[in-house]
Amino acid sequence: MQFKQQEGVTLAEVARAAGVGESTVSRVLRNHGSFSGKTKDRVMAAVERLGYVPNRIAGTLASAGSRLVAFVVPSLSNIVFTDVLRGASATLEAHRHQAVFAVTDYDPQKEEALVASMLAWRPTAVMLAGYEHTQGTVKMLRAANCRIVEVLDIDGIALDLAVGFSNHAAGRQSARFLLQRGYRRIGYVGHDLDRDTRAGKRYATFCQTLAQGGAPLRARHIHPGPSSVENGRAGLKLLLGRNPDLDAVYFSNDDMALGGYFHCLSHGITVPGKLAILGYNGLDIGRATPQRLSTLLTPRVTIGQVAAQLVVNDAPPQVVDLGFQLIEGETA
Amino acid sequence: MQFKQQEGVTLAEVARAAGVGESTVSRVLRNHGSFSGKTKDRVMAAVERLGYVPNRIAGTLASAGSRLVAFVVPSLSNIVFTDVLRGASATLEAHRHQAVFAVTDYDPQKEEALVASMLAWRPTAVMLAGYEHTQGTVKMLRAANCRIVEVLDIDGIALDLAVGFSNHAAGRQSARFLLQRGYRRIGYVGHDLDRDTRAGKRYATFCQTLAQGGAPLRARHIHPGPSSVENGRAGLKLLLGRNPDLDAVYFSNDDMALGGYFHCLSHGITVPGKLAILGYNGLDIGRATPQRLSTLLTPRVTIGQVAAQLVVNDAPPQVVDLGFQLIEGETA
DNA sequence: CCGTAAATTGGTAGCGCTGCCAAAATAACT
DNA sequence: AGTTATTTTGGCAGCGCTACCAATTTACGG
Repeated sequence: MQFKQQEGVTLAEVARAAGVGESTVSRVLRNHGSFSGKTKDRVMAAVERLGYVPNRIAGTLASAGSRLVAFVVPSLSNIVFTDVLRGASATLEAHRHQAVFAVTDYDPQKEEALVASMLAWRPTAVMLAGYEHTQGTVKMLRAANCRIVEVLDIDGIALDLAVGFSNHAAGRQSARFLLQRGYRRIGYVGHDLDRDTRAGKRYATFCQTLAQGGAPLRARHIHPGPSSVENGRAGLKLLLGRNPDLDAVYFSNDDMALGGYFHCLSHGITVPGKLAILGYNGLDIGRATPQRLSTLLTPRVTIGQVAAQLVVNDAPPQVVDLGFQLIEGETA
Repeated sequence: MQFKQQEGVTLAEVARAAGVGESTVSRVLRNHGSFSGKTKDRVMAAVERLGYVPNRIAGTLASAGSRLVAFVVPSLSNIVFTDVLRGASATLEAHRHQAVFAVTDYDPQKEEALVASMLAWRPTAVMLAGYEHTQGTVKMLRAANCRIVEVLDIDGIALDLAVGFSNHAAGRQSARFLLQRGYRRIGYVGHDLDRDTRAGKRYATFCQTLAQGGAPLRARHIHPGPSSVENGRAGLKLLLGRNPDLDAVYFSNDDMALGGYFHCLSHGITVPGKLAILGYNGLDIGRATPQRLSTLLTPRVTIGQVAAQLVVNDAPPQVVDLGFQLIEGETA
């Protein structure tokens, strides 16, 4: 006995089955307004019996908020973004909101298109990575009647809400750390900085700070393609091939840094004696490697949580700096 | 001059501004039905001028499909699920569908609740991990007028569509591989098997196959908490503490295996001479470690792609076995 | 230049639900 | 019992859009 119902039970059918008015059913289901206990039981029984599932599409159209939060992220391969999603997800679920997402591949044009199609769902809020958006994106977002949250970066002017930390400060502190430890022949291995503008910001202040400290960047290698352990390994190999005398290398993130570390392990390069390695992100894995990775821990999950919290509370526009934490591991 | 419009321009306003009927605007915007080039220009101009963004909520209510695909995944920390999302995401976007997701934390009850709230959006399809669902979940799904896709597992009876591979077969092949390489004192380090039922299936056939091969599992350690590199490292340490004579260890996945590998590197345990290590998943990082990790590569991204493809094509119910590939690395 | 086929249009009835308001039922007081 | 508060109800008009159908315009052939 496995009959499929036509298309879905409607609230009107439930009302008829329970012998009450439509608005009564609506009130009971949303637990809003007043109704007697007896009525509630009748309605719930009918709901149960018919297997009624409310239609939020209709509900949203009739009322106000969609309780939908849109995430437009550059990538799902980069743990940074999935961590933010993860942090936000729990909070949103607790407040009966739903998360919708789309992936831009670090392409601002695609971001614009995706924001447009997200806005078509009249979301409560749109979460974006960072500040670099096309004019079209900004215009649409401004015109839309929804909250805007820019996450993971606070070096710029926020449209509405911003939750993250300063990538400029991150680059600066990383440089200071290496200088303070006495490294003077410093190199950099990174991935595509034009697309990952946040990594670009870190790189910029990193270089600047080194120069101010009297030990300007000796060499760098930007590896084509996305950040990955393999690219980090290949990148360091190439860099050292050209500049064997470096005493420290800063990587665009921990994935890249781990690759570099593995290269050293494989080639008998003593870390940090012969070469120091500094990453960025504070991935868990860096705490389990033979030597704990020196890196900068970023509060990715917390950023998601705070962002979601601000949205569900409809907080006033503000910028929240969650900072980061230097982890003095054993590789630098 | 930054005035926010009240609440959003409607199609009716666009029609008025363009001096045409509402249905004409609708046709032009959806590029459906016929209209003259001149009309199209007038409409598009008005759309542009007013900054009109169609309301999909209303559109969906009036027409049929929501073009929403719901993902109900156990976790966002486990790369397995984000990879599936990633694979599906691109295909869905190309077909103008949107992805909505929710996280169950491996809790079937929570899954049921989340499926219910997802169905409220009348999605085109719901994607779930594996076959283990509550009766309530199955009942709702069956009654709902949407496609159901169970991913990452095909060891069971599919509700509708299923895309993945056999975890039983994966466990079996892993055991055969170790036996064939001559290992006889085999151990296992895993994480919570009750929650991650797919890992449980692999473990079951792994043990069974070992026993059939005359070298039953010597010892095992189930580490509390989720799978992670750190837990893998700690897990192996504990296991070896009790069973120092093992010659190979199978891990519940690559994260755990990497942890084990790092433990060996740190303690001078020769791999695979003294101890062989076999993982599962085929993470990229395993190809960049000093020794390439022996593991089973699973087609996670492809699973997402195929699943999405089946949904957008409204394919008939079927089970797609995408298999897996044994990677004979350097650790076993 | 007219009749007929084909291409364009506009009007309008819902889609399923919520918000508002008035009606009905009940409770709380003189 | 007679009123006046208070709590419960039901009816119905939209929310913004699409599907359907009828009306209008344009194209085509003789």
